[in-house]
Formats: sequence, structure tokens, C-alpha cells
Amino acid sequence: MGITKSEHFTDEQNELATLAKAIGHPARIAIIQHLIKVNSCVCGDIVNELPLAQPTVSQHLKELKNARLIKGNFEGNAICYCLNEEGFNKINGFFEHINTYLENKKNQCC
Amino acid sequence: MGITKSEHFTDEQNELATLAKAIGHPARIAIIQHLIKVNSCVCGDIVNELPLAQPTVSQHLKELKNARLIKGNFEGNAICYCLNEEGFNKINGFFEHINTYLENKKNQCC
DNA sequence: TATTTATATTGCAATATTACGATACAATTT
DNA sequence: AAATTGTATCGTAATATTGCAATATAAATA
Repeated sequence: MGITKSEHFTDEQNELATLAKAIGHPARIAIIQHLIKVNSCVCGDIVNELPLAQPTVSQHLKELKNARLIKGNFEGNAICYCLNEEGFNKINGFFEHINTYLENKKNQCC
Repeated sequence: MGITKSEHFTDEQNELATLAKAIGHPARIAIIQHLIKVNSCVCGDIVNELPLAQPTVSQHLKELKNARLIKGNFEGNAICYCLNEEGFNKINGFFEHINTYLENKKNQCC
């Protein structure tokens, strides 16, 4: 039905899913990559970097902000964006867990 | 429009987004966690583990399979599922990159 | 071969996401 | 204050996702 039955899953599962979902769009991947590349707060040129209209980019930034994957501070009439460790630390833990499991995996039935 | 303009982004960006999107649902997080927990090929009890109907679980498994995050082999009339390193290695690289960046980040303007 | 067991597919309804034009808002500059 | 610049929100259309009943398929077993 397009409606996720989140009430049937744990908070942990819902939180990880929300983070992964927020990352799961090429425009938002591009935003993250750009913030890493320039290694500084980016004051608004993200719209010019992406092949999307300004309201669309604003919406993507909002989703990343809600997921705590980026932070935005006002600087005059512009906004300074950079990565937010909070969200990334959370999901990094999950991937490190998987990585460790895959490296030590004994069962090779598949 | 609900239609992602994937043609405007790089293959890398689209691939990472597809992987993150596949992970971005609590049912699929639960499947991944279960496969890690039991540390063996799971022949079909995934349906019993999840609070969803069999066709829905089958659909989630299909999406994880398409994203190369799990593998499934026939074993008699059942199927043996386990994690697929292919997809995880790809997205792990991305997160390690981010992690390294965040650890070394000098710019603390946000 | 008929039945059982395990999984996939189809079809559909409900909801969510994506995109953008139009517009609003807020700070800066003239 | 008016104009400019940067960003957010609203409204809406198009498409995607989620979920499941019904059904199909495929292998094992009786």
C-alpha cells in the first residue's frame, strides 16, 4: 500500500532504514560527495552543482537535514551546509557490524 | 513526479543510491540482521520472522537480491539465503570514505 | 500421480516520493 | 524603503513503493 508498517519493527530498525532511505537518492549522494569534496561549509552553491531546480534541491537538503546527515547554519542570508556526524556515526556502526561479520563468516554455503 | 532523474547523475551515484535505497526499509534491515544473527543459510523461515505476509516478504527479498545484498540458492524446494558481499563491499567503501573524512575533518564551522 | 510444502508472480488499492512553477520569506544591499 | 539575493514552502502532477489476496510454479513426498 506504500505505507510502511513501521510499528511492527524495532526503533533501531526504523532508524537505520530512515537513514539509508535518506541516502538512497542520487541527488542526495551527489550532495554528500560535494560536501566532502570541497571540505568546507558550502554556502548555497549546491543548487548550481545539481541538475535540478532550486525547490527540488531544497527538498533534498531538508530530507538530509531531518535524517541528521547534514547540518545547516544561517550565515547572513545564505546557509552554510556540512556533514553531520550524528547520522553517519549511527549508520556507520551498522555497516561496520556487517563488514566484521562478512570478514569472519565461516559459513560458505552460498 | 516520483521519477528520479537518474540520467543526470553518474553511474557511481546511481549505484550507491540504489544500494542505500534497497537497505532503506525496516523489513529489509530486519532481514539483513536476521541473516547475520543466525550465521547460516536461512531456508525460508524469514517469512515467519517478519510481521508481513509471504508475498510481501518475497518482494523484499527480491529487491535485496537485485541490489546484490543477498544471494539465494535453491536447496530442494526451499531456498537458502545469505548475505552477498558484492553489494555490501560497494556501499562499505562509500561509508568508509565518509568516515575517514569525518575523522580527519579540520573545518569545524558547523 | 495427487498432495503437500516453499516460493514467486499478478493485480490492485493505498500511500509515498520526486520534481518544479509559483510564491513567500528573510537578510543584504542599494 | 525598494530592489536584490538566497532559501523555503505550497500546490500539484507524475511516478514509485508497499502490502496483500489470489494464484501460479516448482520440488518433495505420499
